[in-house]
Amino acid sequence: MSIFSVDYKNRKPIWEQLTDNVTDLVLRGLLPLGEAMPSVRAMAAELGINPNTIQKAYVELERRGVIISIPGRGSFVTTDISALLTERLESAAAALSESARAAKEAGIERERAIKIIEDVWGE
Amino acid sequence: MSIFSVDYKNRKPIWEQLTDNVTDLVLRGLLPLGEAMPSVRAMAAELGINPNTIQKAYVELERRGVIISIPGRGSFVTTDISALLTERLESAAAALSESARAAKEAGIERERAIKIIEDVWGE
Amino acid sequence: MSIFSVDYKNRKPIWEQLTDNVTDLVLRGLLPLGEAMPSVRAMAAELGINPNTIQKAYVELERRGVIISIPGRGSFVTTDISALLTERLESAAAALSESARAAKEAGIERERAIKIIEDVWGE
Amino acid sequence: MSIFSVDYKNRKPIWEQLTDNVTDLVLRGLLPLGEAMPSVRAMAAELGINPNTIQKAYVELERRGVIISIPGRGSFVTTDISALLTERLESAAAALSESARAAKEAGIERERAIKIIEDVWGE
DNA sequence: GTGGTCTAGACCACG
DNA sequence: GTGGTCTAGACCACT
Repeated sequence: MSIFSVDYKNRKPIWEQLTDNVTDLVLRGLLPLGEAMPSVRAMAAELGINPNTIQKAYVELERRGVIISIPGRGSFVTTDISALLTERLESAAAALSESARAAKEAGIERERAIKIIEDVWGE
Repeated sequence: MSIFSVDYKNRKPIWEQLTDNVTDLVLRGLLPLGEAMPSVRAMAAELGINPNTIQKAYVELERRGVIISIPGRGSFVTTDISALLTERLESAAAALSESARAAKEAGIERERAIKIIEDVWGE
Repeated sequence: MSIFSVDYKNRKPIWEQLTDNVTDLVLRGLLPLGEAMPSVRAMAAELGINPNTIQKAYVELERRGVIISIPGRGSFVTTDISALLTERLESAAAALSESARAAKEAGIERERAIKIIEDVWGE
Repeated sequence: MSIFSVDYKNRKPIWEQLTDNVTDLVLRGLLPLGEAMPSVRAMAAELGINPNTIQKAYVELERRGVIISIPGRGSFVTTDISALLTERLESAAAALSESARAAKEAGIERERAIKIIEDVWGE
């Protein structure tokens, strides 16, 4: 059983599932920084997916700064995730603000919103 | 200038833009309850959009309970929006809870989250 | 004869030649802002290139903010190139600074460097 | 710690990193003229790199006139670097001119370009 | 018709 | 062996 996973039945594109999956694994420290990633072909074989699809995921992962791919040598987990972490922090804050605005628009009371927040942080 | 609007350069499907637009207009009381909606063909001409796309939006609007289509008579705004309102309220609450969970996962502090909420309700 | 061009013999990837070509055309005002781009298939037929390759170029163009692609509707030149312009300005300044540093390292005199600059701006 | 260095995680081909590295060392006088270079196999062992890759770098270095390989004897640093120096000088001047042209095209003012030059020479 | 995803298989430079 | 490019052809939702 691999730590990488994709769900064929999911409507989200496979390449996107994989990029999200790998990004999450890196951010949670489950993929050691600087470590070699499985080769495109190896990952394709492991997941039973076409190499081109894996390639697309790897390109996106490199664009996000999660991995570095070097022709002829392989792909490696980035050694610096600080930018990744702050980026995720800020986008999460923006998303929270956005859904709060929608909630207010829908008629949710200030008190109920705060209660929702406290419930989540109290979990 | 129509009260209905779709943005051709927006990535959201046009039928979805229209359903959201109409739902919003109804919930905000800008479309009188029980009123007749423009016919599919009239709406298509008004917005310069393929009638099939309008048809798809109308089907979705009926499914959501925003309008009622009567064969041979036309489409009418629903006369009871209470279900619609509570539905929107609950889905907004769920969405808020969900993005709060993501924010917590991303490392946002409880205090910052509450501040975001208060900022929104204070706007 | 099309305004779009790629050179099969060039070592630069075709998709990259096309993205650079289109970016240049947009920045020089030869492609009207907001205008519809040729469809992926049309461009592929026009240039005698596989649609997947064109698709790759269009994805990159969208990432750069040069065009906007909308499924089912088509691709359109962006309506706002200000970000594009400032970005090009800054990257050109950085490149100039970089090659100046290399020139200094290679032993070029300050006076000769300034002469090179003045020659170029005097052309 | 060797004076030769390659970065396995750099995108530049390793053979090219090595040729640039050696050329630079020679031009800066850090590799005595006429001195014997490490054998291909020794260099490969020292850097932990495939001998084929080192071989490719050595061939390129000889083509550039940085080293001279004598079959059965080994490779030696060239004894005359004047051609190398002028070549580097001219190519740096050409590169500077080229990036100046690009900067002008991007809309950089003559004054800003000159300021960039002066900043670099003033460092 | 449109863009987007995916598969299958080929070729390249690099190692 | 590696990643990257390209072709050919299929299917999808949206218009």
